[in-house]
Amino acid sequence: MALESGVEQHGDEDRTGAAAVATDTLPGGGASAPGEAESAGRPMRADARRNYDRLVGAAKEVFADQGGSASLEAIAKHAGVGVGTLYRHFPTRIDLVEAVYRNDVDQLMLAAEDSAADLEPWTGLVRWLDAFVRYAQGKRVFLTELHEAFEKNPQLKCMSKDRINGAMEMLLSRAQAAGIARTDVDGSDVMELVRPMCMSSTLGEAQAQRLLGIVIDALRVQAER
Amino acid sequence: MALESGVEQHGDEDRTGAAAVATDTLPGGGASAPGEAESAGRPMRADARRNYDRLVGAAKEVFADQGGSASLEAIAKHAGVGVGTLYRHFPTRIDLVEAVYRNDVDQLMLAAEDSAADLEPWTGLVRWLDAFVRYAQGKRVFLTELHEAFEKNPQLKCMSKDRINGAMEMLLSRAQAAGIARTDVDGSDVMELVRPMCMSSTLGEAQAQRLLGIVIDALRVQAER
DNA sequence: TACTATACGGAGGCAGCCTCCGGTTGTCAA
DNA sequence: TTGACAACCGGAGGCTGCCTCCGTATAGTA
Repeated sequence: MALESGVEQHGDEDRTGAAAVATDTLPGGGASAPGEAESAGRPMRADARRNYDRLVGAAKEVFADQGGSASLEAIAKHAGVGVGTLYRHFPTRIDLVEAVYRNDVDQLMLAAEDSAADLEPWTGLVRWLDAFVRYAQGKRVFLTELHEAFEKNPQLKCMSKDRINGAMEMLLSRAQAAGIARTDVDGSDVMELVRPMCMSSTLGEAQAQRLLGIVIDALRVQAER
Repeated sequence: MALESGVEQHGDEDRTGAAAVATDTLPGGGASAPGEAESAGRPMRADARRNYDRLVGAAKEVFADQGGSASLEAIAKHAGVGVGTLYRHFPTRIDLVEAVYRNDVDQLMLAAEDSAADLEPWTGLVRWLDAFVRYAQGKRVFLTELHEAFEKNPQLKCMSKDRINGAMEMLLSRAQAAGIARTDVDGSDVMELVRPMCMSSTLGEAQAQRLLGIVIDALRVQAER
């Protein structure tokens, strides 16, 4: 029955995750919170920053590889760092999960900006949707941990949701303004349409891609006739 | 974002849990799967059956008390049984979680039947709704574990959902037939209405009860005018 | 270059998960 | 009622993962 719905203050469910956007290269990219500010004080020593990034990157890979229950030891080793270092940066397991998730969302946002900057409105939307679904699919092994992170920090959930919805809205309205995407849908509609492709653990990647294609077709103006 | 929605094959979320129905006396009551059949063979030795029931009961209490991450050792001790015994009955932690959940749903079903047999249609509906919400509230500390159980065994989720929806439908239609409940809602509507009271971890029990009262009022025929 | 605040790393304590097996007990047939 | 055996019990102990602690190394600064 219901229980897994989990958290609360948002009527609709979400379906983020936030990973890898296809080629999940390395971290360093855009981890949001830490790095620079470290609570207003000085800017974090270079080696600390480097290890932080390494850890987030390693965590992403190891979680993707072994599932969300991978040991922290394994992650530290994969990052080429001692456990002590891991624990200094991420006092609890969930902190690490949260950092990975944040980083993932950051990358999704970057991808959205890139799409908007470099691509035609329609292509940009399609590319980003594809990246998003791919990302969410990869996050399925990670659901339980993410659930816990959201439980611990409900803000994280809301914030990420808003960010992702914003990106979706931005790309969609560009395509709408260009007269290519139908105008009787908004970002959250698209989210709903895309959700089954993100959440289903029974769906193969190929099938998910096919279904996404169908949804994308449905978003084109021609489909309105 | 979305992720915690978890499983898949059901459009709508569920919100079961399944516990205690107020006075969470002892097990033995109605554990579904095990007991009698034990895979068609003979009927399970009396002591094994007794220990099984004790373990489910103890797990229910300990989980409710310490949260879903309570140690299995603690549960075995609370049941007055060795860990070996626990592991024979429940090879994995999730098996135990599942058994507790099943037992809870069983009790909810029994409560529904009792309500239908002993109480006026309207009173029966109200009582059961109350028990249901109370139960689901108690299950909030347990969400992560339940989520895992559903992930491992999606059938469990569907089945329980159907059972609970069935009970709801049965009690509701009785009240509708008696002309007391409005007829433009069905069981799943009621589930949706009641959901926030079940899921919210920020809601106090008193507030949840008050909100439930409002929903119940809304279900009465008079409210249609 | 010298100094100090920071960061690093990994040994080790602790706890929970699970297995294994000698001893016990319920059940059935005679 | 009794004997025999299959099934069950229990807890010591191995394994693994979480997390802390503190001596050592190093970035940043004057």
